[in-house]
Amino acid sequence: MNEQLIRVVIVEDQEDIREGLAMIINFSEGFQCIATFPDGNSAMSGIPDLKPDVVLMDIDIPGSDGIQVIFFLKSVMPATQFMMLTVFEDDEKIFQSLKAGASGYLLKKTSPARLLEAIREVHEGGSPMNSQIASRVVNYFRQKPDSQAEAYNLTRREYEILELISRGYRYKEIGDKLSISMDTVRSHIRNTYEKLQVTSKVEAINKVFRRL
Amino acid sequence: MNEQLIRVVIVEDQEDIREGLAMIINFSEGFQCIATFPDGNSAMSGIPDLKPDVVLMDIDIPGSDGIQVIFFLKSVMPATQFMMLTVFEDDEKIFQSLKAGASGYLLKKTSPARLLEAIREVHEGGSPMNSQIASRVVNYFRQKPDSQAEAYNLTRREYEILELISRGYRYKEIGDKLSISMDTVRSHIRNTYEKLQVTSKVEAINKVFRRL
DNA sequence: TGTAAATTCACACAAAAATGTGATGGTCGG
DNA sequence: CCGACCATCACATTTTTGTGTGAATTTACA
Repeated sequence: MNEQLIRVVIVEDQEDIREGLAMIINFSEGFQCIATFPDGNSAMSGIPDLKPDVVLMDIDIPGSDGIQVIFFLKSVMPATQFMMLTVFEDDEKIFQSLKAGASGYLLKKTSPARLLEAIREVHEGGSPMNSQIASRVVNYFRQKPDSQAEAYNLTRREYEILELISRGYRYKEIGDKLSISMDTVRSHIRNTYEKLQVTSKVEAINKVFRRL
Repeated sequence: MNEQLIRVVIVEDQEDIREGLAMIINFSEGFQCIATFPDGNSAMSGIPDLKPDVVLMDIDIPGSDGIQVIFFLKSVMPATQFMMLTVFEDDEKIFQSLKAGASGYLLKKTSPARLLEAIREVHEGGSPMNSQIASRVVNYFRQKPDSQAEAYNLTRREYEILELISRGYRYKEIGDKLSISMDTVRSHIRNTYEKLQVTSKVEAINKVFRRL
């Protein structure tokens, strides 16, 4: 599998960049650029028959934008991996691309060596992206300050225990983890339920943590 | 800023690894390991005063787990960056760490050179992680509500019932709602747990309906 | 300094959930 | 027609959770 040729397709409207990338790929062992497309429409009609391993996709292409093209192509050929290759660095574009089915997200300033490494990674199921972009993605997950807990007047301990509950721990396990008795855990849970006006773990979790 | 010393703290219970990491960091130009802690409690009490730039955190430490330690420390010292350094590679641990405030997520098998690079990246606001882990994170975006269920081979009915569970309903209520007996509900739940390899409602919910 | 809130614990009982071991039909594809 | 799933149901047992009642310490702060 490592020795296999990775068949790449490029979708990019700027001719110089397109040809440059194709050149880099074709001159590198283990990679082959089997086609290039200058716009979204030709890409959508031409790529499915080629069944490439990896598609490098510019976002800002004429016709329909790269994100939509990925969305379409990914549904037609789920085994093919898509990597965005773009100058955009804003959250919106990143998230939309990932949602649409892109696995990797690289900036155009990426070095040829890193590009090839990334193509290999994406082909093997990874999601190459530089750490700045990863940071945007990670931030998206970040828990906002617990206005939730505050709103319900949960104490530190109560919140801490509820948080462990929400991760799937049982009372006994929480007691051990916090070095307190199970009865104490119960006691906190009881007070928490009173404050939240609920009568089970799942309800409590949904009230404090679950945000759809 | 590049020339500044990056002050690092290590939280890791295994002495050999802890000392090894400290050594690597201290012998590298631009890095200084200013302290190490063997468990969560000492870390939570000792780290805030030190105001380190970066904290390397093992997940599986005694006392309280690394994820909670990060959650606490991040709230006390938001400017400090946290990087998980662990052997765990499962979704649960990754998401929980990121949610708690970790920026980077590296596996313990990471090379010293890459580790130092990652420390620098995390210090500069990035989120270093290898592309396999990034892939897990990226996958989150693509998960439509029921692709999860499919992945675990849950049947329609099993998924339907689990969904009601996740909304806080009890077995009896679900039975009434679906006009089947409570024993049938139990039966589906039992099969679901078997497929998901869990033993409680909360665990099952977390596996199938993870929302951060 | 007094008091309210937070944290800790104990014991008992009831309700709900988890687990073990069945069994009966229905459907669908080889 | 058979084996494989699927959905349905029953009954018993154990474990976990929820609730009632009470109380001892520590901490925060007015």
